[in-house]
Amino acid sequence: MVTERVSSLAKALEQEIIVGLLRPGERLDETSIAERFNVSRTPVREALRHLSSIGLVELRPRRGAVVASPGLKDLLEMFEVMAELEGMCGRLAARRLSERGRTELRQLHERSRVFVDDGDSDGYYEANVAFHEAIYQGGQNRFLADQTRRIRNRLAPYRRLQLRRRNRLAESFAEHDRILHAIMDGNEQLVDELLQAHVTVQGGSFTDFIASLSAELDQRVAG
Amino acid sequence: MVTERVSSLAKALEQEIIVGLLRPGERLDETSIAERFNVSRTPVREALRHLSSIGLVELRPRRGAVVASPGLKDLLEMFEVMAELEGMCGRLAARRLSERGRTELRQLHERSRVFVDDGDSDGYYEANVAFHEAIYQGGQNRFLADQTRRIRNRLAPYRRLQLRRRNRLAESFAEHDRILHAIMDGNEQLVDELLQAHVTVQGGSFTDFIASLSAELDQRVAG
DNA sequence: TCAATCGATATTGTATACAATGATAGCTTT
DNA sequence: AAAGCTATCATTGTATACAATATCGATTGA
Repeated sequence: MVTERVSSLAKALEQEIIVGLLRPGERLDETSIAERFNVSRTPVREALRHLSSIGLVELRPRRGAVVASPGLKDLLEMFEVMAELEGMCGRLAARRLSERGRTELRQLHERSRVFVDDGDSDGYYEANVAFHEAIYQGGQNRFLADQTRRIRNRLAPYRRLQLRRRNRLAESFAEHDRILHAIMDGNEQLVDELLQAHVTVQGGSFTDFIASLSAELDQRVAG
Repeated sequence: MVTERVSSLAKALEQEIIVGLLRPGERLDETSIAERFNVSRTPVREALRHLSSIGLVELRPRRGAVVASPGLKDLLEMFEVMAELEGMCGRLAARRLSERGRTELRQLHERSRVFVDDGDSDGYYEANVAFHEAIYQGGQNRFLADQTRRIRNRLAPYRRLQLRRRNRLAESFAEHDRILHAIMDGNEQLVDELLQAHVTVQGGSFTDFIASLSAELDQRVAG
């Protein structure tokens, strides 16, 4: 993307935000970050600006940077768009996935079964990412894949909770199964619907979903 | 978005790129830009980084910045995504547009008729932007509107040629007319199809479209 | 006791200085 | 004459210095 130091800084900070080490609303002091990474403020500022441009950080003029903490309305809007893009990836994959890609997707899905059986949610998390990533690839549209991934990452802090829900692993696996078959059948319409539901409602009721988002938001305000 | 000087710098440069003053592939020398705007290199670098993050500029490590010049494949990918998002805006607008918004959209469309009759393509360009902007608004999803606008701007340099085509004004107006009616009828499916076709094929044949993109690309390489 | 104002301090925004690397031109060699 | 190498130069990357502004606490007054 860019120069060495700045890009690794940006990646490190992005990862900390995605993983939840840096939580929404948290202050991002230029000097502290500079000291923490042993660099001057200059590359830190450039990294922060990049993160701001992709929506992970909010830059308030003369008042510093904070981890972006979108309101409930913002989140719903972002989920709506993410669902559309994930659905589009699925549709394109159903149409364009190569024979090799199909085999790979099937294998990825099969391999994720063990994590469900073991109740290994971290392991499943990785497998889940790989599954979706394979669908992105299958769409044969790198730009679309980038955009989708970007929104996905931006929403990551608010999706984590969802994944810890009871039975979520089995539910997710079952959904993946249906998605996989729809892709294999080339049923674009169905893939679209299944994927959209998969990434938004996340197996629970929509009300639960909203409630969990609200909870996350309250937590932020309280913190 | 950000601090005063940097953001105005970014906006100025973005505008120059969109309008075509700065052409794809053109070098963006930090020092020259700094001198041109009477600032130091620091804010220039930050502005360039922002533009890079939103895809308008390419930052090659230690080799400077250039106006992004995507290849044909990249362009097709971006058009594919833009079409999807414009279509989504239309679908949402068909579902959510308020009575006031509907009236406004109708008025905007009616007002654009004069530009067609006068053959005033610059005037129509503005009216066209306003028409689409009204649809964005109508979707009631600010995030989606931002994303769509962003891609639209990014593709602006490659859409300009299209708009100068013979008869394009009348064609575009006719398409807007169909889109408007579909929105008024709440026919989401139809709006989607019409808008996708409208923003990609642009009234001509798809082959013509590709050809014009290739031409633009060749021009870039030659320059 | 509380609110408001003013000043000290911390932090951001910008400029400049320095370091490091890529580009270029001239020279050498075959 | 052409290709490769080297030294110089231009440009980017980073650090530091300085300027400007927001934050926060103390003080004052009601």
